[in-house]
This record gives sequence, structure tokens and C-alpha cells, in this order.
Amino acid sequence: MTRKPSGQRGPVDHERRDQIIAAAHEHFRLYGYKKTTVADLAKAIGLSTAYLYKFFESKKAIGEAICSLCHDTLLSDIQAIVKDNITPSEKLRKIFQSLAHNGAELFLHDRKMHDIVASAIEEKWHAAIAFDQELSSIIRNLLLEGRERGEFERKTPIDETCRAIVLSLQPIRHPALLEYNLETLDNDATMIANLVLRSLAP
Amino acid sequence: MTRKPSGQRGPVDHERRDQIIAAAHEHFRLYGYKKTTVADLAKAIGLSTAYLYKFFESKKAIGEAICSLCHDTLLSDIQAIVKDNITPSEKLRKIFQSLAHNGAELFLHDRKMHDIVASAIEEKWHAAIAFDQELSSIIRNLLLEGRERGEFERKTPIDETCRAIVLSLQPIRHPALLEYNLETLDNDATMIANLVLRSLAP
DNA sequence: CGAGTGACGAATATGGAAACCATTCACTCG
DNA sequence: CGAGTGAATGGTTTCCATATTCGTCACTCG
Repeated sequence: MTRKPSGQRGPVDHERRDQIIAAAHEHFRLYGYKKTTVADLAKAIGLSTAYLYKFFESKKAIGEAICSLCHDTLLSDIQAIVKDNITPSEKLRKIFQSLAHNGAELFLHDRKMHDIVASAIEEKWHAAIAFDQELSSIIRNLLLEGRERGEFERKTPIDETCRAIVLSLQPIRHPALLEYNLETLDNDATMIANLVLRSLAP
Repeated sequence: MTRKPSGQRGPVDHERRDQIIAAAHEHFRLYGYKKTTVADLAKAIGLSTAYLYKFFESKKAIGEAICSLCHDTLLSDIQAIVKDNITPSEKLRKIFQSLAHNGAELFLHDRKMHDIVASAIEEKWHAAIAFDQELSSIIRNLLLEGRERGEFERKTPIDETCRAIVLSLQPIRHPALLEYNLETLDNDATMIANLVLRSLAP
């Protein structure tokens, strides 16, 4: 949920930076990443392209910022689930559903943005790696909570469990597979969640 | 392991058909699917392109045949595991490893062939769907065997367990993810297998 | 010094003509 | 009828010149 220092430069807290991000968000969502030029963004704000480069190292860096914005939406949903007053098992189930649902939503109703997130993953942008780490850490904490409560088994090394769960999320998270499994996504999310929860039984 | 009737036509058992498949196998593996023309195949055998179309409906149909050939290799490895005299749990573990290993092998040492299999999956060719079904059916039988022996739990509907396991295989099977997880593939395969086996505990 | 820009080189995208390729059909030959 | 082909067609790729676009630098202005 915090701003990431990646490909950014110049004054961190600056009205112009926010304007650039706002303009980029709008343009990318409407016309896609490739089809909006840096000049488009500059024109929308009423500045020269050269000046944008005082705030971002590259066009891709702007893309990363927008991508992080998008990730923040996913993460805030997940963090709401984590803070909810339900069992860790239920939380895990809801996280699976949330990721599947938001992923499908993005794919169906916000394709341009989905494509940006997709290339962020394929090309291993910083934003995607950071999101993975954040997600991994959330799941890890959930596992700790569940173990403490005696709700989850404790024998398997927690790193292994954590990695395995993150992997098991890929079929409903990774753009290529999400698209591939689109029609059955909701059921699939439930089924994988069930399998994972069975594997966590003490 | 059997010939599939898909995009094929004309006499089923014919020397020419085998020659075409042999030539296609060689050319595709060496130069890739896109870069070999139907004329190349015809020339290699010493026939006209028109005649090839007596045996295959399209170039893609030839691609499917080669793809099936490739799948047969994977499947025969798996069937050897199934016939092995070990517990269903061990079989499942070995299947995970076999798929991961063969996938990586194909990717690293036979990229051109890997690419064909990859587009077969992305474009939902018949060969890919058939392989999925075959794999699914093998796993289903394994589950039945394990349940009968009292080695696996019996409460979850078998279709659900089966689907969930097939999904959990995707991170180590699907080309996009295989490439993405390449460096950690072996470990990942083990960890997912472990998770799945924990979930199957009675 | 912070805000801001015009002009420039290198990389990349674009568009349309030309070359290629997949596929079919009517056909020959034994 | 089975084996096999040449020539025609329409769709796709390739190629190359042209135009855009990214990103930097040296610079102005207050």
C-alpha cells in the first residue's frame, strides 16, 4: 500500500508527480500502455515531455507506478479480509476468491489495465515482484496465525507451505492461466482453496 | 498413446502418412513450426504439396500430429510410473516430478518443440485438450486406487479432488508458468506434490 | 536553485508493395 | 480407382523507407 521507489526520481512529494500519475492512469486505462505516448501525458497536463523525465526515469517507470496503483486495490481488499473477524481458514478461502474475482473483473471490464499488469508479470517488473512478496508475506502471517490457534498443522516448514500456496494460487492469478481457466474460475478458486485447506488440517 | 483422428484424412494406414510425420518431426524440431513450409516437407519426401493434403486437412493438423507424438512421450513416462510397484502417494509424487522434469527438458534442450506444444495449449488445439483429459483420467484412477487402499481420504467428491490436482499441476506444466518458475521448478514440483499429498491424508 | 523547455540522436513503430505460403481444383497417368 | 501433380487464389509475412517516439542535454527564466 506504500509508494515504491523504482524508476522514480526528482522530488518525491510534488504536485506534478501526482498529475502525471493521474494522467497516466486515465490514458493507460483508456488507450492502453503502448498507444499512449509520453507526449500525450505531457500534453494532457500542459508540460513538455522533458519535464516528465524529472520525475520518472522512463515511460516504463510510469507504467510501474500505475501497476502499483492497481496492485494496491487488490491488496486493500485482501487486507480487509485479513482484518476481518473470521478464522484463518475462512480468510484464506476469501483471499482465493478475492484474487480470482478481481482478476476476472480486471480482465473482463478493464482489459487495457489487465494487459499492463500482465506484461508487468511476464517481464518481471519491480511492481509485480513487490506484489508477489507482499502477498507471500500476508499468507505467511495467516499461516502463523492459524498455527498458533491450532487450526493449521505445524510440521511442515512454514516457508515450504507458504511457497506451495503461492504456487497453487497461480492458476487463478497468472494472466495466461486466468484467461485459460476463465469460465471455470470461480469454481476453480473454491476447489483449490479447499485442497489447500485440507492440506493444512492439523 | 493412440493415434487421434483430428484434421486427418485419406487412408489412415499409409506409408506416405508416416513419411510426412517423420519429415515434419525432423523439420519442426530443427527449424520450428512457423519456419518450415508445407513445401519443405513435400520436398523432403519428394512429393508435391498438393499430395500432402490428401492426408492432412491443414498444416496445423500436421502440427497436431507432431504434438501428439510429443505428448505420447510424456504419457509413456507417466504410465510407467503408474504401473510401478509403489504406493499411490509415491506415484503421484513421481508424476509431479516427471512432468516438471520433462517440461524443463523440452524447454531447455528442444525449444522449437516446446514452442509448438506451448501454442497447442494457448490455442487449445485438440492435441492439448486430449492430453489434459488423459492426464486427468490417470490422476483420477490413481485417486481411486489410493482411496481403495485407505491411503487417501474419501470425503471430498473425486471430481473436485481431481480437478484441484490438475490445477495445482499447472504452475509446473503450463509453458508460461514453467518458464516463469524455471529456476525453482524442481523444488516447486516437490513442494506442490507435498501439499497435495497432505491434502489427501485420510 | 527549482521550474520548465526546444532541439536533437537513437531506437522503434508504421504502412504499403512485393514476395511467399497454405490450400484447392481440375487434371493426368497407369 | 489410387497415386500424384501444375497452376491458380487469396491470405499472410517480409521488407524497407518513412515517420514517431523515447530519452537526454544544454539551456532559459524568475
